[in-house]
Amino acid sequence: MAPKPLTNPRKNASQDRSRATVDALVDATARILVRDGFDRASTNRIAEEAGVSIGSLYQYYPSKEALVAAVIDRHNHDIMRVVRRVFAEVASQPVERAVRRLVAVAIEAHRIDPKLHRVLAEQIPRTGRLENVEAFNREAHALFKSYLESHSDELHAADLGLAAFVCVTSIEALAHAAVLHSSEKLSNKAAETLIDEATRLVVGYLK
Amino acid sequence: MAPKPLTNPRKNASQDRSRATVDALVDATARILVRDGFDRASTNRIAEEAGVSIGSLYQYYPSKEALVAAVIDRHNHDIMRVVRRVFAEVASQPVERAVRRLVAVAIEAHRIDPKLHRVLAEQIPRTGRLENVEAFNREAHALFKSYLESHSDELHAADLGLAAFVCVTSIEALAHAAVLHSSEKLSNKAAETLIDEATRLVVGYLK
DNA sequence: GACAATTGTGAGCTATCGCTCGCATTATGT
DNA sequence: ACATAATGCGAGCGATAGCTCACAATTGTC
Repeated sequence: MAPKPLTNPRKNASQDRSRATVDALVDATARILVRDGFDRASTNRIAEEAGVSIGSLYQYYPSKEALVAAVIDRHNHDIMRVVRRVFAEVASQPVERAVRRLVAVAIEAHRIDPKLHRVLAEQIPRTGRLENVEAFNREAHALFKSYLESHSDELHAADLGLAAFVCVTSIEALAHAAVLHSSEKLSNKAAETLIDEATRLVVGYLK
Repeated sequence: MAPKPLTNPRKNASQDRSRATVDALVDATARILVRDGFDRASTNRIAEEAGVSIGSLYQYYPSKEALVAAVIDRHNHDIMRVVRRVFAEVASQPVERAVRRLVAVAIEAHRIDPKLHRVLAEQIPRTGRLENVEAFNREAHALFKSYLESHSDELHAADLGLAAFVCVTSIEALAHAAVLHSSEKLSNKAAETLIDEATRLVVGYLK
């Protein structure tokens, strides 16, 4: 029974104390990403910002990438909680109404933590262990597809998986572009207009 | 008349020799981006790959970012040459036909140098001097808008700028997602189907 | 209170980064 | 041929990166 040297991260935060350390690290990473950007987010700096020693950092996260991945996971989880709730709400609503609501939520979701969202979208290389961002996308596609399946009588689509891909990709791109372009804040009027347009786009396609 | 010390990049490649050096540097940058990724693309490595000394590199490009920007510019220029040509071709065609052709070209454009395109899309931080990637997008929007303007009788849109934004964003996102997801190569059949769907999406929206 | 896990510490290692500068080589003009 | 400008070179600087390790402090268990 090899005594497993302390090299690899321990990962199990069994005591409250260590749980707090882990949280502090993730919080600090998010704060630094927003304030200083990805390039200037070094592990040393993150540890300092968290009020934690660099050694402790490496007990829980093997790399800067792992830390950033934790931030992304948390952000995506926040978003998906909203998205899941709305899919449940609209499950029994007719297509037009449902799509309008989903589009509105897509925009809303992009505004949960816009500064962080922007950094994640613009600066994080989508490579290595960071590529699992797409798990979030896959869930969105699956949710949309299953909505379409239970409303297939309302629409005339052959391949609902493909239709879901087209809809989700378009909606996401529009929300993304709108939020990123308009610096920081999309006026309510502009948001309304965009919702109208995106809804027309998608509903026209589905029926 | 201060003799302007040799510090800042000279930039003017007046002789053939230096033109070749500059080209070698940009080529090498592209090759390294594709082979090793953005993070491992250091100026030292780029110079070595180009068969040029690090000193010479800094005579023409003040930073790694500048080099990457040159690669992006060249790639975008390649794409826009294709896109401009197609817009000219379809200028007098009816909406359905034109949109179908434009969608096809969007996908085609994403396949000009797919590996490089992927790296640029996934790994390059869109920050600092690298953010001007969007100039290319603006031209695409403008071209599409002016197409819509000269065919406004065929469609019922109030704000053609907005309509162009919606269409270009959607088409771009669909082409992008399709090319990036299917690793390396999109089957012809899948591409055909996608063209059909995207065309329906956009045409349905415009009319 | 004693002893072992668990958790926390930070000086400091090696590697690499972006980049400078003094000098060598090659082209141009006369 | 010579002078001058243009171009090319690369050892090496200071800074910072990611990360390790020997040790200290805290907590849980009996």
